[in-house]
Amino acid sequence: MQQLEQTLKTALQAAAQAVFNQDIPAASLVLQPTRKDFAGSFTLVTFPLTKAFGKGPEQIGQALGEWLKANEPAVRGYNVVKGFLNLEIADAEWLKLFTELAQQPAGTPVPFDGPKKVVVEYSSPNTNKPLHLGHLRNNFLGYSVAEILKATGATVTKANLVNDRGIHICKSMIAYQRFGEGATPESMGLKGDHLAGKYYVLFEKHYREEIKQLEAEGVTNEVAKKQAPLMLEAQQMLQQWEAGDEEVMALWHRMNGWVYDGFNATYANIGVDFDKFYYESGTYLLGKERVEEGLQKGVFFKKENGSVWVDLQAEGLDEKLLLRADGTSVYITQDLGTAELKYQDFGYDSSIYVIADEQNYHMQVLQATLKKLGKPYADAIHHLSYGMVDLPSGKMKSREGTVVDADELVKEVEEAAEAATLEKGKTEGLSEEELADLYHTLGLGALKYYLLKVDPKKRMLFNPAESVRLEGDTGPFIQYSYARISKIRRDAEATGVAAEADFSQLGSLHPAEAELIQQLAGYAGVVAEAARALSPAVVAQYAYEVAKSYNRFYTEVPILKEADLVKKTFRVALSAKTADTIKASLGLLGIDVPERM
RNA sequence: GGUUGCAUAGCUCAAUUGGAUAGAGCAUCUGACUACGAAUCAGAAGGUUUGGGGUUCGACUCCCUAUGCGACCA
Repeated sequence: MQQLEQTLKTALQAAAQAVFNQDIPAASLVLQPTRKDFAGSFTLVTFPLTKAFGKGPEQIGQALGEWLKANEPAVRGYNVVKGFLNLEIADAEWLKLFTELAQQPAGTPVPFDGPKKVVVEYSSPNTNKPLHLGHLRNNFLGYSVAEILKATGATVTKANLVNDRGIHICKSMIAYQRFGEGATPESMGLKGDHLAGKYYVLFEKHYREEIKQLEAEGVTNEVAKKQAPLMLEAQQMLQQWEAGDEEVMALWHRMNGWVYDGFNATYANIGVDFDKFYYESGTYLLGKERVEEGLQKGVFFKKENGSVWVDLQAEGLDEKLLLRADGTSVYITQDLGTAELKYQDFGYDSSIYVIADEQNYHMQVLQATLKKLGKPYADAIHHLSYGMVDLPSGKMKSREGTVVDADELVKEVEEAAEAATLEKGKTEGLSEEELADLYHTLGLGALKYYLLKVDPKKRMLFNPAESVRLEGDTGPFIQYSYARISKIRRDAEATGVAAEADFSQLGSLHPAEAELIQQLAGYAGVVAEAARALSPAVVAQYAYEVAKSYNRFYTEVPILKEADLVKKTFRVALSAKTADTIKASLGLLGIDVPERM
């Protein structure tokens, strides 16, 4: 594709030289795919050339088009609409392009001028409650971005920074001590993360009651929040934890162990993985060292009460607390430690943080603070800031019980996929296990595509009914195209249609064939663009467009029913390449493809 | 109060980064299975791109302004 575009650009430069005696830099040639409603495959926008050439845009288009048609074999014809020169490409050129594509093995790195060593940190859950819908967008984004960068040939480490310490964990622990009665995941028949989450909710419930009680006694809300016995206990426990109190540590290990079991089950189920786990409990001390370093360098300062701050007003930010007066750390303390640890471990040239956009300010502060410390990796930090997921009823709030649980949601989409599959009745002969796999593949395909097709930067609305849809602009729509091609491949193989052949005697191409080839050739450019923008949505859209182009091709031209053997073979090969491209694209999104559905 | 993001068809999202007549899906209406798989395809209808101003040959895109919604920082 790049090559074809390059050929056209070079030819256009030659044309400008020959017809107008003008030297034009390749960069000033605006060449783009032609819009569907017009004839042709590539379009040159001629408006920008009018000044230099001293001619009207249409005149320029006509002259350049005429020259290309006469002198450039790749150009079969042209038409000019206003300031747009539409170039029609010769069939031989498409065939050449397809032959090259078909020979390219799957997994060939996509050319991309970007980072070579990348750490993608994503998921990063708190260990006091199970994963929810918001985490799913995070996990799918992080996994996909990592896969996209890998496809450009970069070495990528997927990292998960587990937020395993802090006041919120203590809340679950306090509630368990009080109300747990020795319950375990086994005794309750509950996943460990759900069990811990249960006690977190219990804490919040009783804590609210205590506040109400205090308020009734005439204490202001603000004071009540601080003086409620449960909160005091939780804070005391946090200090005991930092002091290494044996009993507290034992409980902490026990409950976190349950939660990790639960998380690992969920990760395996949704098909995301990690190369490296970091734990806040293992990085906050290093963070404290960095704070000390900053004090010594004089870039941080201490307030009268002993708390440590950094002044970022010159950077357009505020003063920021780095260490509390009592010496306990805050979020950013451990972030300083983790950033350093990751750099020591992997020496990245890009460190991507997949974190919701509510943390935009925090991430700016982190980067500015690392710069103050003079850290070489400060500039490599990149916040992949994604929008929150809203529900039709409004924002998700765990305290109000309006969260959508990840495990339950996955189950629901699988059930929807099962219902639809049974209704279609095309899966005769599949075993129970194969069917379960299929429902999983389809359900997750629907969910992942639904969450990834939206531009990450944008806040999105989660509509439960739409997330399990299997028709139209959905994952299963694309998976269906793949499954249909799989059938063709099986039948072709059974009837002995060769996978490879010489297509030089093919004759003319059907427009749907040319369009499909152009579409397939765009894969590398799409992946590069997705890597640049860190946007799986670019890939999702592409996969959908490929599936649509194929479906059009499928209805318009016969494949296995084609009598001409060369044509038949070519169309089978074109179908196969389409299937491979779909598989690769969806693979970058973490979506599997079924051979049958 | 300060900083910042967003606003496109009834709904959910696109728009090749300043290019053509702003495109898809859902929902609505119409047509195509005795057919290589209809989870599909073909078509109809649906828009003052929140309002107003500006820059440009050309604006959903850039600038100013008003309104609405959100996030963050005291």
